[in-house]
Amino acid sequence: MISSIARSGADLALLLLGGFRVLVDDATLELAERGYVDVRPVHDFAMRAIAAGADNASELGRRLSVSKQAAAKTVTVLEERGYVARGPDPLDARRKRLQVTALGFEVMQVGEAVFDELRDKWKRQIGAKQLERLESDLATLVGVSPVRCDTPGWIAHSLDEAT
Amino acid sequence: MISSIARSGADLALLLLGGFRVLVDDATLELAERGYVDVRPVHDFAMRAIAAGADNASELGRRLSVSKQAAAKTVTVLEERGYVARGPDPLDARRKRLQVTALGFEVMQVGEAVFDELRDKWKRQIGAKQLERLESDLATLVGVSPVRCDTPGWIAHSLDEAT
DNA sequence: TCATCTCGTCAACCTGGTTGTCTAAAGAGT
DNA sequence: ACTCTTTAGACAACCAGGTTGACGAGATGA
Repeated sequence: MISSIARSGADLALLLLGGFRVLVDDATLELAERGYVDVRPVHDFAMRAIAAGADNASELGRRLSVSKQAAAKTVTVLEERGYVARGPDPLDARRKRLQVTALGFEVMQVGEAVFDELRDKWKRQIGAKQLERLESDLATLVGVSPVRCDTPGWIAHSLDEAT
Repeated sequence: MISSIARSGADLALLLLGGFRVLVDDATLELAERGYVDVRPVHDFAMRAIAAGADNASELGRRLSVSKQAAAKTVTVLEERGYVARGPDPLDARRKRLQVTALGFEVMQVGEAVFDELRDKWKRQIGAKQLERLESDLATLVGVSPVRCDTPGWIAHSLDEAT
């Protein structure tokens, strides 16, 4: 009645998800340990987009492929945490110009370092060559994904179960 | 000011996520086209757990690592869709015994097939050997992940942007 | 028999997203 | 210069999926 539980196709998906989770959860944890509590990948993505030129909420929404309202919410928390600053736009009174603060850049740098360390760990486990291969394969498979860092929910919280 | 945007470590994470998304979104889309609208991986995971013996909501929650309340909610929608049936447990009046219906098994089978087709597509793209390698590498890296299919949010909806 | 555990459910709440509506400001076309 | 249309940002209502806390009903062990 249970039939074959083996599902190579779906397992592959699960593997991918698992890999992502491991990386992200570890990174979030590590970041917290280094004093950047409550920073999640989403925030990093958003800051990066802002730094890369998305200097207002609507534009940020567009780049992140979420609604401007959702982007505004993110900006709000980023501002509360002191990672971005919001000021009037001298050229357009409708806009509020966004800027990543020094603290924001700091977090981005640390986050980068943490992720790189994690990647190094993986490199040690399966070998540099193999890891590069994995990355390039994935890249061909996924294609030029438009970053798509709209990752609602669980990316954000969870890691509580850091078993 | 933008500093180096290159982030191999984080990019790796994004790649993993991207792969997962591509797979899951495609599968959900395909499933919908085959007539199974509104079925999401989460549901598949849950049904599988039920079929595998999690025959009551609390147990399902345990297996899926979510609260029994959350599991109960999932069961509710599964029941509404006709994928699982709920009846009294003759041995324990507190319990409501869960059972995957014929339709439920059908969906699981189709889902399995869809995922396998997707995997085949990938196989054609990078070669069977390479794909197997990728899977085994991922498996070592991820470790024996306890399925962990608690994937709130976006896994569920989104695919609207099936660009 | 009584204390304790477990099941299902209800209710309140959180997060992160959505749409819709609204104002104010910018821009385009006449 | 004056409209018409678009856009930014804010607010509200809502949704999905998850959480905790409480509680009654039934199971269970001392």
